[in-house]
Amino acid sequence: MSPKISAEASSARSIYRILTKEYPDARCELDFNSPLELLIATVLSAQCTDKRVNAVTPVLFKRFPTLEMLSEAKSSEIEKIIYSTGFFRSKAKNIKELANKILKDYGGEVPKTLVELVTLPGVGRKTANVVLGNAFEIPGLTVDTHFGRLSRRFGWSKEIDPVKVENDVAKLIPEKEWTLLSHKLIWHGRRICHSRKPECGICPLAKLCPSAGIGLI
DNA sequence: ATCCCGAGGG
DNA sequence: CCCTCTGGAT
Repeated sequence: MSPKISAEASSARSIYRILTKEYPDARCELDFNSPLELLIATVLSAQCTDKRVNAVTPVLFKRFPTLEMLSEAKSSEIEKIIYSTGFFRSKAKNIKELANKILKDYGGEVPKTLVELVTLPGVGRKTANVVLGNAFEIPGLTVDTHFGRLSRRFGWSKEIDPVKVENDVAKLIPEKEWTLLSHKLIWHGRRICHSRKPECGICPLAKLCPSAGIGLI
C-alpha cells in the first residue's frame, strides 16, 4: 500500500515550500525581551500595526518594569502610554488585570499552556498561540484574519470559525512548522493576498491557488 | 473609506 | 450570530 495524501495536503506542502522561498525571514515583528513583554505586546497589537506597538511598549515597560507595578498601576496612566494603539481603555484594563492574575494564579510566571493563557483577560486563542510559538517554542497556529482568509482561498478550509480553520489546517501541515507557517501566511496576506484586491497577477502561488483570478472570498 | 496579526459581551 | 471598542496609516 503506497501512502496516499489528500489533494489538500499535497497543495499545502507545495504552497508552504513556495512561501518558505518567498519569505525566508518571516517571523514575529513585535519587539520583546521576555514572555511577559510578548504577551502584552500581542494584546496591544489587536487592530494596530506592530510598528506602533513597538513604539509604545518600551515606554510602558520602562515605567512599569514588573508584574507588581503593572497590577498596581493607575489605569489612566497605562491608557496615556498605550493610547495610540487604539482600544486603549479595554487594553489598559486587560493589561492591569492580566498582570494581577498572573501574580495570583500563576505564581508570577506567564503560563505555558493554551488553556491557562486564555484565562487571562484580553488573551484569546490567537494571542495565546502567538505567545506559545514565539516565546516558548511550542508550535501553534495563529489564526487571524489573514490566516483564515488565505486558508479559505487555498481550499484548505471552508470554515469561518477560527478554531475550525485551525483544526483543518493542523491536519495538513506538520506540527513543527505551525509557527513559521502562521508568519508566512500573514506576511503573504499583508503583501499580496489582500482582503479586497488580491494581487493574483504577481502572486507566486497563483498556479496552485484555486481562487486565483477569482479573488474575493 | 478602509484596513491594521482581536477579544469580549449580548 | 452580531455588536462594540479605538487611533493611526494609507
